[in-house]
Formats: sequence, structure tokens, C-alpha cells
Amino acid sequence: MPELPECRIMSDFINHTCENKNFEKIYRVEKGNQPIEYLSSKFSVSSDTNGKEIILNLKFKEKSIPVYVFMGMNGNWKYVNTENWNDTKYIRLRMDDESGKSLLLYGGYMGPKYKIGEKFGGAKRGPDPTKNFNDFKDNILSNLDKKDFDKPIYEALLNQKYFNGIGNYLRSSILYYLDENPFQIAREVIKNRPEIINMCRDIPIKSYNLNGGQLKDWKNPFDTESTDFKDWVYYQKGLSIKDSNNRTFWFHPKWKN
DNA sequence: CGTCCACGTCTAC
DNA sequence: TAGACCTGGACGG
Repeated sequence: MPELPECRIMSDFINHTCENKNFEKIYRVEKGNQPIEYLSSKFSVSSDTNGKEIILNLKFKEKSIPVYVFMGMNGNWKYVNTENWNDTKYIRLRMDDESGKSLLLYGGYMGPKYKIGEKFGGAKRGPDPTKNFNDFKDNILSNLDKKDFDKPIYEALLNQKYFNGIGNYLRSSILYYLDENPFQIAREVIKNRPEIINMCRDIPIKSYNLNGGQLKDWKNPFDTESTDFKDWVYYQKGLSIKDSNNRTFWFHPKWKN
């Protein structure tokens, strides 16, 4: 679900919601209803993103604790009255402030996961194309000889080591607007059409400016509309195939064989 | 009813 | 390169 634009929007929502508020308790809801003992003192909450990763900063008097979050296929955030916290299904994380409200991280099927004070293992995420574009570009160009770029471009674009933040609708949209055969080897496409690197920055920003991809489950937490988004995005349009990871890739019919 | 599909990533054979 | 994670909506018989 959430790709880079949606993660940035959710991060904006967290920053907007938590500005000038004091929190005092944090609960790992799936592990019970007791607040985490060693974090039960006043703290502020701010948020940043790196591609599809959201990083909360819990600032205590004596220390700062990062919380690393990835949203999975269908996570989101909301800010509710604490007394009604349990009206929301599939809550993962709950933070109570001193005004009687709570910030919730929730999501069911393949939903969000988080780690408090430590990063996720697995493949390392590359630089964020919308925030550190020069590093993003260097990271691709200086690794172009790697095996990762032997794959067709439509598969390579989901590799978070190089294309942090690009997800399923963004790869289809980038390749559609690039107007290049998406079944070519990634390395060749990047060499012949280097503007694809800029598009990995500009297409997510465009989506962000259209209030994000409200495709199916995900809703913009600011309650904004996204009618223009659906006209613009290249998703569930044209033809599709299953990629090697069994994910659907949408492409213009003219590239069929 | 059943079957297929979904904006993602980690882990194990 | 599978399988695991894990819910619910759409659609067909």
C-alpha cells in the first residue's frame, strides 16, 4: 500500500498532529494494554521519512528514541479520543498525550511493522529520491554494473536498495510517462534514457501533490480528495503481467511483445 | 458459499 | 524463488 508519497503525507499528518503536544505513554497494542514501562515519562513526537520508511522521534527529557516504521500494504495513522481508542481495529502502536487524545498506528492485512530504538534488518534502503536526490542518483550510477541492474527495468524499480520509495503504482506510472519499453534490461534503460532517474523524484512528488494514492484501502489522513490522482496514475490501466515476485505490473499495450 | 486480488518485505530451503 | 505474514472486498456459481 503506502508508497513514498503516502508515507510523506502520513509523516506530515503526524507532525501536524503532534506539534506542541506532550505525550506520556506508549503501548505496543498487540502485546497487551500496559504502556511500555521504561518509556513512561513525558515526550514529544516528530516524524521524518526515508522513502517508504517513517521514522518517529520520541524526545524525552534525557534521551531521544527513534521508532522505525514501515507501513506494509495497508497501514495508516489517526488521532482519536483516548477513551475511544479501542474502536479502531488492528492497532499496532498507541501513544497517549496529556490532553486525552491518542495517536494510533493501525492496519490489518500485511499491515505496519515497527521497531523501537533499532532499525529493521534486511536489505538496506537507499537514499530518498525526493529528499536526497544527488545521493539517490549517485547510488544508482555507481552501482550500475551490479547484477541488480541485469533485471528488466519494471522489476528493478521495486528494489529498495536503489529505488527507495518506489512501489507498484509508481513503477507503472514512471515507465508509462517515460514512454519506453519496460521489458528492457534496467542498465540499458538508465543509460539510454537517464531522465528516468529524475522521474523517480518527480513522479512521487507529483503524486504527493495530488494528495497521494487513494486507490483502495488507503485514505489520506487529512481527509483530502484525489480525483485528479486517478486520472493521472497509470494503474489498473492498459495490460498487466505478474512479475517474478507475483506482483502485477501495468503497462501500455504498445509494449506487448 | 468458494476463489482471487490488494499501494510490501523478511526469512528459510 | 517459494513461502510467510494475514484481512476483507469483489465477483462467480
